[in-house]
Amino acid sequence: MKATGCSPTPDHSARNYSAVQQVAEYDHETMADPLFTISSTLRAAFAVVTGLPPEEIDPVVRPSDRADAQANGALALARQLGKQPREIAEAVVATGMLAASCSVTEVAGPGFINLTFKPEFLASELADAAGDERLGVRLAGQQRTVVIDYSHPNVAKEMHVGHLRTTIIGDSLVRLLRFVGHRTILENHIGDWGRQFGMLIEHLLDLGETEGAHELSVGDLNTFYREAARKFDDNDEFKDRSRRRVVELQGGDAETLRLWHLLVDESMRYFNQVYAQLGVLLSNDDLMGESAYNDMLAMVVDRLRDQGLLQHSQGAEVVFADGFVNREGDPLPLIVRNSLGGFLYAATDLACIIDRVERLHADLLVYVVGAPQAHHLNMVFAVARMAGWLAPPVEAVHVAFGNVLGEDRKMFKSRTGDTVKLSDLLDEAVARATASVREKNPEMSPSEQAEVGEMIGIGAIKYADLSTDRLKDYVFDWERMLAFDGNTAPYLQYAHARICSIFRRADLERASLGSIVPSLAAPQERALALALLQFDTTVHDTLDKFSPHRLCTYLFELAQAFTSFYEACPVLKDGHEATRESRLALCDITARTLHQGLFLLGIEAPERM
RNA sequence: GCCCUCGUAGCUCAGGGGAUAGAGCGUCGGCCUCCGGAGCCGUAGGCGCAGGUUCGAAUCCUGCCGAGGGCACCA
Repeated sequence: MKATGCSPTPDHSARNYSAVQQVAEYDHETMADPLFTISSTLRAAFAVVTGLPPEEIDPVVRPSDRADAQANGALALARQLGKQPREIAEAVVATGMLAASCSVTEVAGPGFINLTFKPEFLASELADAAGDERLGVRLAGQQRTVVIDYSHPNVAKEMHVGHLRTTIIGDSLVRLLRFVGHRTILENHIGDWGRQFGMLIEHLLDLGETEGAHELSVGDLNTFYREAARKFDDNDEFKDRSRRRVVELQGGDAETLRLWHLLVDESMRYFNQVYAQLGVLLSNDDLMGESAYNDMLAMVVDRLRDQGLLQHSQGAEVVFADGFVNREGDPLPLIVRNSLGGFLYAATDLACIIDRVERLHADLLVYVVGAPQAHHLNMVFAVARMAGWLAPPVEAVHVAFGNVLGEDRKMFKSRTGDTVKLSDLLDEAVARATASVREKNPEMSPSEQAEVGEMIGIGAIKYADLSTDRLKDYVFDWERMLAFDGNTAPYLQYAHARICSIFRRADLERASLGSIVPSLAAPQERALALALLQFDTTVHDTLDKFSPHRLCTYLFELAQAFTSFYEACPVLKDGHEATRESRLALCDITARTLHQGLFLLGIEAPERM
């Protein structure tokens, strides 16, 4: 069949273009990245020269300005062996073991080995990656069961920019984890329990169930919550009713539970609309709200008591963990149950750990939670370790993130000082993007303009958030995130769309390109090939640090390498028939890498824009 | 007061032991016989301060300065 643009070729089983969501069933051995390949060659060469066991040697291979790569291992080994670094480096080169893959191997400076790869070697590695559904990305060495805890909006409360960060960082991490072969369990720990539900239920009754439910389901959550809180503060009769209602809720009163369910369901209906607009993987199947752990809380306390960890302090039931002190420098306890007998969120968080480890058999717990929670989570983890619930090989990781700031570098707020509704933010992004699509493509049908505008607008918001180190605060700036130049989603999407445009013009079997070994004569072809081959390492680096911005940086550099190539290397023009197939093959794998990379960030790649 | 995070170009950000610290935006200057110019090529401009470890520090350690956050019954 003829390829049309970037459309998937679903009947071609070897190379389905659509993004890979789950791992292939076969075991995968390709190691496309030449830096990875050369590392093992160098390790062996260093072993020959030094007589050390290969596993004790780090050849310290890095990308280089002066060559394709540089190996700095000689400098570190020189001291330990009492030799000159240059001497070792020269001996490594003299083994001849690098000759198969490198055209130039020179020792420079104090003992760096500069490496230039043979074009044939790069081309062959690239052809391997191109022929692979996973684009040469290795599976994780060890498959883990990972629980990712993220998003967690509060029932009957508006979602805002803070939820945006946890939701899309979590979503990207899920996609990355799955791609390298881990088993993922998504958990949306929604705030669906607590004292505030007394007033929320009473307010629902005051409004009338139908009217109240409507207000929630259409997303007028701010009004609902604010009105309930206002009455609670101003109206003693309402306050009394609310308090009685909390008791009934906790006591399991059927009618109260029905009303509570109504609040949860209507809120989720709204949240699911936001998730759908965002294009994230979360669904109702992933709901594990606070209330889900209610039945475990007494057990948590019992188990802590049985292990002798539970102490009474100022009327509360607490656990003291080493290393935590309060303002006065006295030991700071983790309060599991307050002096009135109520369970606190520490109890729920501990129940979560038990549930995830003992019921779900997770061996990695990922918490995508704001940085201010670091102290609390560290205490919870510490107590869980004391209790033996969190023991190797099980690990817990706090994937922390900073705040979203406005242009004034203060917490992102609307002009009136309110928190900005997430859905309003998404609507505005889509509206802005659609407007520019309409401007650039007047001939495009309105429905396609809307479709593309949504991909660009949502992609821009996500990319702006994901592309900066998650730990830092970042400044929300419409102009910058929606710009079509610079490190933005539209720039990456544009690079992808341009390649799709080439394939619309080219009359060929797209799938056949996978078996072509490209020639890498022009410097831009070489640079593009080198960039493409780093996808594998990048994906694994990104996951090692749980930092999607590493993948963003990579994709931006790849897109830049492509546009430079595209500028300098004619693909379909007359007079370039000899390089046509080779360059089309480069275009093909670039498009697939961009598409897959964006998919791993949760961003769609339109075929025209 | 103690603890955590962060200070890199005018602005927004990468780089987290290796050579001359990279991008983007903005500035300034080139490239339209152009497969999508929403582009490409070039230009100038910087590691908060002070010590220390190291053959080598933006990166690791200590202190200071500055910003943000946390520090007992909300989550």
